[in-house]
Amino acid sequence: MSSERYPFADIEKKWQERWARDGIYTSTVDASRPEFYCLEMFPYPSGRLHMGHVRNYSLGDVVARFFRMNGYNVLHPMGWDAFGLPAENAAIKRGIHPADWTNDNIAYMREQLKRLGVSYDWNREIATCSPDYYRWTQWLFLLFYKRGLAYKASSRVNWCPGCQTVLANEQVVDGECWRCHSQVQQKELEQWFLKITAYADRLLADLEKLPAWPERVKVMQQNWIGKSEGAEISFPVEGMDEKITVFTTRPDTLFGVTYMVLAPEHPLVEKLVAGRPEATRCREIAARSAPVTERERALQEKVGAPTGRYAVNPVNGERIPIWVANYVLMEYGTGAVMGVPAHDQRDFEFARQYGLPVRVVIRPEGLSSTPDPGQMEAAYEGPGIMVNSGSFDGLYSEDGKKHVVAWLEAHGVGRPQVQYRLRDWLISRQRYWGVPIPLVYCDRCGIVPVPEDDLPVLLPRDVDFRPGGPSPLARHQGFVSTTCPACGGPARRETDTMDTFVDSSWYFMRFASPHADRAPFEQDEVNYWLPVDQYIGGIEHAVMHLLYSRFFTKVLHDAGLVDFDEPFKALFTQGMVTLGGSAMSKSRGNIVDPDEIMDRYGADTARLFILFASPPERDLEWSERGVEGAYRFLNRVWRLAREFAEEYPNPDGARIVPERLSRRERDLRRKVHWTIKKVTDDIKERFSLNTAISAIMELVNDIYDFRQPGGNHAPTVSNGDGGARGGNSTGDGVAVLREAIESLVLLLAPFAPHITEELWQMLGKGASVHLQPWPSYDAEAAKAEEITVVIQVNGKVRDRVTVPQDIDEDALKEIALGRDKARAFIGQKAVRQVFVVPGKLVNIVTDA
RNA sequence: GCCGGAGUGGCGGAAUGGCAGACGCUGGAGACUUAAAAUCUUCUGCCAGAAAUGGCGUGCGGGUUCGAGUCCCGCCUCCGGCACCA
Repeated sequence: MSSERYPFADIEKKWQERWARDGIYTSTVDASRPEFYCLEMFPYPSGRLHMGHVRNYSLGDVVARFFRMNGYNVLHPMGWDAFGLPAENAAIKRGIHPADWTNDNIAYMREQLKRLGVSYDWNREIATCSPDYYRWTQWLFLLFYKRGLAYKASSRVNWCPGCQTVLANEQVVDGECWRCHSQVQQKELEQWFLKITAYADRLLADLEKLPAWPERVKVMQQNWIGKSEGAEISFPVEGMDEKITVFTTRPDTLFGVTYMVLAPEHPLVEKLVAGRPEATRCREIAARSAPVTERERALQEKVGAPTGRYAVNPVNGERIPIWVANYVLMEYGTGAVMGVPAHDQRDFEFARQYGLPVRVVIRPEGLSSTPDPGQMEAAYEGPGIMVNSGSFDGLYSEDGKKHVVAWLEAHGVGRPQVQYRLRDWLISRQRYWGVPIPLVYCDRCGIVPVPEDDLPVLLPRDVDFRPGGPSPLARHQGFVSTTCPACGGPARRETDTMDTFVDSSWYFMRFASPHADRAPFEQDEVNYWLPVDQYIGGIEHAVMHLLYSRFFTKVLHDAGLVDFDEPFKALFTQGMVTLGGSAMSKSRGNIVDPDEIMDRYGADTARLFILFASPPERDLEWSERGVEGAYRFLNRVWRLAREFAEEYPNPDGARIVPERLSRRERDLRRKVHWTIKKVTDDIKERFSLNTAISAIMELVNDIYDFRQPGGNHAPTVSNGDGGARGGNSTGDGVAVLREAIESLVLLLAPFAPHITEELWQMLGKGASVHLQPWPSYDAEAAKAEEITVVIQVNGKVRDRVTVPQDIDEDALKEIALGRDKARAFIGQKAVRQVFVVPGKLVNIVTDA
């Protein structure tokens, strides 16, 4: 055996050019074949690929190539999420125009992807910053606008001082900007929103339609949407023609209300306190809460003050003091709550702090008497029997909820209500490098949408990037001043651009018809390819991108533009690539550069290592030694196949006649077919690419054993002792070896596309290995002749015995009981029972 | 606090309730070589033993079972999501 190293650089370059020339990965609609849409999350063109990209795209490529070889018409496209802040920051810092910076990065990263050998249909490449694309993003925005799903409103929004723009709720993580980690501030601003809350219920309910999504992603979306069911209840304000409406999940505790609380910024506060001595203190609380984010507020001490006003409990006419307190959020529910200290921990703490009364109205189950409020150390939030609740006394609280709501509804003072934590999606950004919102402000006509025929509203190139002040677009007179599409009079353009997540909320549809110029996509094409059959990407998009995309898909579905209402049938979230235990990042300085790895070992090695080192959903620790192992393996495959091809250059050799094969030949053949089944199942059923690769490695090890003349290492599935006949000089042996090596190359092709292509050609086979049918599994050949059965005594393994595969239970039992080792452990004890698991083991159970 | 996931050799990791540690890395020994590298062969969970072999072993404590890494109950630790959401 030689120690030759294979020339990966030449091979990889050669085949990449050949594939591109022959267009073997281009796809078109073909109704005669099943389709498969395999998609990986497209990257932001930040400069160069990182290992996370390599992992993501290697995973996707295995899936795409596997389904292609299995006869599917595969769509596997790639593009660029090309709008975003880093481009603009580069412009500010280094004076490079964002468009140039972005296009340079795309050009470089495209070459890197090609170098990795990913089987994309490059004819479908898209970039969200291209006018051909963002024209349709604008068109979709107008569709939302016309359907009442895009609106402008003034509200308290998250402002990132670092990025100098507002952010969506989803983009604030632990009170910080998800991109630059600045402390986010609160500002009252007029902004554009998309009405995702109108779809909250469907976004939640339809998670059930996604069995092939990871549980944790669905749970994250569930948490984010945050549905809670309860009631809205109105309390009239004493002596005023006003009422306070609260949302509660506990209408069963309505008799336990001992105070009301308004959020400090609640519009009613001013009316209640105007001209009263309590006004000063209430306004103080409001002023202190105003600039603070919700998160910081959660950490603050509870502070409140009475307004001096009273409300009336509609259920029993009781007078209840109205307070203002910082623990009530204006953004959730109605901005007002009823205080039930006995059955809500927050209310309990607040009541204790300010000496408000506590009244128990739920008796915990199993308790014979009602707890004494003075003795309570915490609120009782569980269910129980209603007490001190008038005609509702004695009801179980869960049933009581319905009865109380029915009573309220009958008296016109309440109704059932569902609340969501989800807020509408704020999409305005005060930045340049994004899609202009296609609207015009006219003093006469108000807000006027730009007519579809005038799209796209082009982003001007000549803008002023100096930081500070209004956004570059707002400073660009040529952009701002326009004429009103309705009346022709002078008008101003909207200068906000859209959140880049709008761009990525529909790109997977554009791939179906990337060149369509009369619509965002052709309907027949989008309905042929979509939904995406397998979507692959990072967990960091569990809420943002994946929720927004689901929302877009549902709106487009309702508008009759697409047939499907969920975009991604199956989702796979890959783990991070780490070095030294933490994510690779520039600031940590623990980067491994994909280019460097490809220079040293080639793309196939890089791909193979990253797929082998860890199960795809788990984090992967980078290991230089591991990379070398992958490289060593590919060299082993190379030498094996090349030497065989040299020895037996003519591929039309003897056919395999199973009855004529020697024991060794049958054993190898069994391993080949076992491997085919294992690799197929691992890819298709389990996404277990690391074990698929290990199975291929086992096959290679066994082929090496087979070739070794004196070798007596039987293939591991055979359980046999190999047999005396060495070598493979017979025609049968060559045929078996050929089958093994050809199968090996085919099975390895999705993982290591270049080396397998070269070997396939070397073996004298015809067209591209990637266009070959996936090897089929022969159950007959895979069947074991002999099996090793474990013999246990009282559950402990004491012996092993090799028996014919089809031995019957009784015979096996006899053999087991007759074994010397088994008898030694049985000793004088009586055999009570013998368990036989066919093909696996015998367990002899004795008396103690 | 609520929800989700994970915990297995020196390391990455494998195991439809049925041989724990496949495969790879690391390390040891040998072959080839003037030598080294590469390659090939072989061993490599822990303890005892010269060996045969025996005992122990999947975060901890219980349980179900002929048999548990796997199922059930109760904990611990780590990772992630949500959290003053009424």
